[in-house]
Amino acid sequence: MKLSTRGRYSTRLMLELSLRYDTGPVLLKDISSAQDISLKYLGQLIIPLKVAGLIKSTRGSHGGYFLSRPPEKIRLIEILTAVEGTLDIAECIKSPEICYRSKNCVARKIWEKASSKFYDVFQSITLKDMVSQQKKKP
Amino acid sequence: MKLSTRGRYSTRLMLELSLRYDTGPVLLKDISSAQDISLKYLGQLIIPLKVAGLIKSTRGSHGGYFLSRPPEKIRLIEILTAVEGTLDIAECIKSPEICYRSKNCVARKIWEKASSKFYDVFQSITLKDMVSQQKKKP
DNA sequence: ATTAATTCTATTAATATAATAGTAATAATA
DNA sequence: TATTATTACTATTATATTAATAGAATTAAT
Repeated sequence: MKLSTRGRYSTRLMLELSLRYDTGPVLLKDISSAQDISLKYLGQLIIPLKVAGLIKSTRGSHGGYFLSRPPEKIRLIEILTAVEGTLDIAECIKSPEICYRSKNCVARKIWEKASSKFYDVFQSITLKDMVSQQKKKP
Repeated sequence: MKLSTRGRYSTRLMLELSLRYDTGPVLLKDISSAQDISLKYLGQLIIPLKVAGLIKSTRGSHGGYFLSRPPEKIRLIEILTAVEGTLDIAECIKSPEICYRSKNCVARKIWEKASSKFYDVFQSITLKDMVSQQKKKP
């Protein structure tokens, strides 16, 4: 039950953008070297974040990426759902029709409960929280 | 961030054993048809549950499987960790050495927090709870 | 025009999951 | 002791997903 690198890298990507918030557009190249993640791979991960409206970009020379809202207005849940689609731990939660047992399935109820706890955790954390915590430690 | 079928099927397997607790050894074949899971696949899943001491078995004719403790003494967390190994959502939680960033990584702290919520949920549920819930609905 | 960046699309590599199949070992019983 | 019904073990295959690489196209500034 691992979070994929997609989710983890995207979070670090967004953290990096937060650390450099209001310093102008940030180069993907710089995020890549600061976070030690392949430039090309970042190039893919960043698309859904743009689509979700979490970041904006300008192309060409002097271009780059920047948050479309301040870090305190962006929650981790938004980042993760943008790149992962959902945080449900079982398919049947959102799509009960995939299993004929769904209607009376005790297990399903439990997967639902666990998933919702997950949402709570990620809902409760903003990028600003992450920045603050980062700045505490040198 | 899905729970694998391993985890989901094993839970249903154990639920089935709970429903038939103290009716003598249960045939894997019966679990298979009651839960609609491949007999052969169940045969694999059940091994780690035995290794973890959650169930016992007798071989040969009139053999089968049975819980080694009553359903109220078995928690979901035990089942899931038996078959999944761990519920940590990132590798670096248990093995910080795999990433040089671990020591000061803010993201890692968050994955840790989320994982621990997960443990809480699954720790709080016993097989008896599942049986009770099942019996409520016809 | 040139340069430096994002964007798009395709491909490959690696890994993990899910499932199937066949054989061996064991225990009861007729 | 032969037969039957079961678990236990081992190997293989199929499928899907994840992770990553590569290259060309587009855009904006100078």
